[in-house]
Amino acid sequence: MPELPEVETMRRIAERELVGLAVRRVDVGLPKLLRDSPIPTLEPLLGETLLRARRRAKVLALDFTNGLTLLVHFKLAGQFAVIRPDGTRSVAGHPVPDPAGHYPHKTTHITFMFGDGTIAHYSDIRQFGWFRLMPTDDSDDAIARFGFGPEAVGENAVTVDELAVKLARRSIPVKTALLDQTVLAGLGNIYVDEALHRARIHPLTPAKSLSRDEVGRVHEASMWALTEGIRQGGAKILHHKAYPVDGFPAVHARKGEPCMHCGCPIAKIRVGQRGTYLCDTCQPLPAGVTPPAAAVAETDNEAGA
DNA sequence: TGCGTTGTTTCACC
DNA sequence: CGGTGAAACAACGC
Repeated sequence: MPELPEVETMRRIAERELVGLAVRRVDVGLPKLLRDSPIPTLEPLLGETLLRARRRAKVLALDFTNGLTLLVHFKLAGQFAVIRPDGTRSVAGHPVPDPAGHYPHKTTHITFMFGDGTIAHYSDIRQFGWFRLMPTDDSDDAIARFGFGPEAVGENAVTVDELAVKLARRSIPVKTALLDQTVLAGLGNIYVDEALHRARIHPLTPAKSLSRDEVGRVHEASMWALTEGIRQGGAKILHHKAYPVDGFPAVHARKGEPCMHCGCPIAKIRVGQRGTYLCDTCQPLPAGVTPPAAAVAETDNEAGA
């Protein structure tokens, strides 16, 4: 499920493969992906050249000549497949459709064709993603309206001090606080589980109860999880089952499978209405914290050890 | 078949 | 008012 690492991977692909190319043709097979777009069609992009690929949180911003910017959000299941004239590919985002399969796929909804023959297919099996075309001058405001907090990773990344201040006034579970994009932008359900496992902190721990050392561990682990995700070009999770590469992901979508650290079976609970994976041994619930009834362990019915 | 799935928005409530 | 929890929303696979 596309989070910051998948979007950053796409940004890098666009920067490397698409910047400098002119749009020769655009096919939009599912116009509702543009439902909230200030400019209602992609036709103004015809003939324009991609100047730059930016990213803020999970939003991709593509700046074109003629003062146009296209914002893209992958939501649950967006995917870009860039196919060069020689047939080689770079794919980022959701693992469906199969990156090695035939394109356009039946879930391919938007296709860009560039002047040199390079093609970029946007596919989305859930159709939750969106495209918004607007003047570049408006794009910073449009992004600002999301109210994103500091980036979780990269040049302008949040500092430990900033994170400590934000977490200190929240009584909600630390996992829920970290998913709040106004606290820290870019962590999603997969990487937050990975970060808390590495930091050895139970997701239900109230954010404000974390010690300075624990906040430091959360900070380091969040950066690590996202960096590792970017290094791998995204986490390999298919049909709610993880296929770890180099031990990552270590917990997410691995219910019942052995913890990579201690061998105990990974548990699945519900935190803030989100499926949450953790190792009860490596991430013990602090004394005095009682899990809400809604967080009880889910019964076994899938993907056992 | 209804539930789970996600990031984001909205809303009722304290 | 702000923090919180929960629901809604988009569509589809199992």
